[in-house]
Amino acid sequence: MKANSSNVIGDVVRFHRRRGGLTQHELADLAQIGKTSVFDIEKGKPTVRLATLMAVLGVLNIDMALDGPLMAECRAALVDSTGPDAAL
Amino acid sequence: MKANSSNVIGDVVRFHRRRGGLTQHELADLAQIGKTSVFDIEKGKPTVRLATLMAVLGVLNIDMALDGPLMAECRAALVDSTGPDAAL
DNA sequence: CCATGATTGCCGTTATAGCGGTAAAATCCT
DNA sequence: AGGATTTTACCGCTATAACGGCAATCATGG
Repeated sequence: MKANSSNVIGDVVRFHRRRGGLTQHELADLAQIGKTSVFDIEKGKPTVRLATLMAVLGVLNIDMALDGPLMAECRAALVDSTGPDAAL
Repeated sequence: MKANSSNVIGDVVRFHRRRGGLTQHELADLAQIGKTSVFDIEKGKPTVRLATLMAVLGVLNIDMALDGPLMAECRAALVDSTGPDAAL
């Protein structure tokens, strides 16, 4: 699922939150952020901090991933330099 | 490639930047952000703005994606509500 | 229909990300 | 080795993200 277009991230977060039966306030508490931030994320505000978004995704059990034409080569190079057991 | 562990994002960004023959300063100019932000991202600082990271990933032609156990169901629900042509 | 809870939206304050400048370290190239 | 380039690091300043509080709007269901 591509995430850098429109407000896909917000839609995904809202879906997962509701699926878990959480209100925005409850999710905010679990992620240890303010309720406004949850609202902003779901609204698609691009100016949130990565850490804030990560906290929310973590609570909702969502992984963030990177993809692109060079990723295979990139993965090989990074595994080579950081050790085969790196969680890439 | 999982991105929410350690500083994978930073490593991927650095690899792609070097692969494109760019200095941090050049990448910063292309992404229209400060050189310090490029350094922070490559260093794995989790407190960068999502928009800042997105700008860098865009220049380097890297996509961000979300994944998790509910994503199939989520995609179906969102396509249903936003129209089949939504770039999910 | 009315009450209860959830969401959206705005506002003022506070914490901090992003920024350029500068300089020390590291890396590269000849 | 020596000089050039790049990267790392720190320092203020400024812009703004995050925050709680509150009010209004929207759903839910009794």
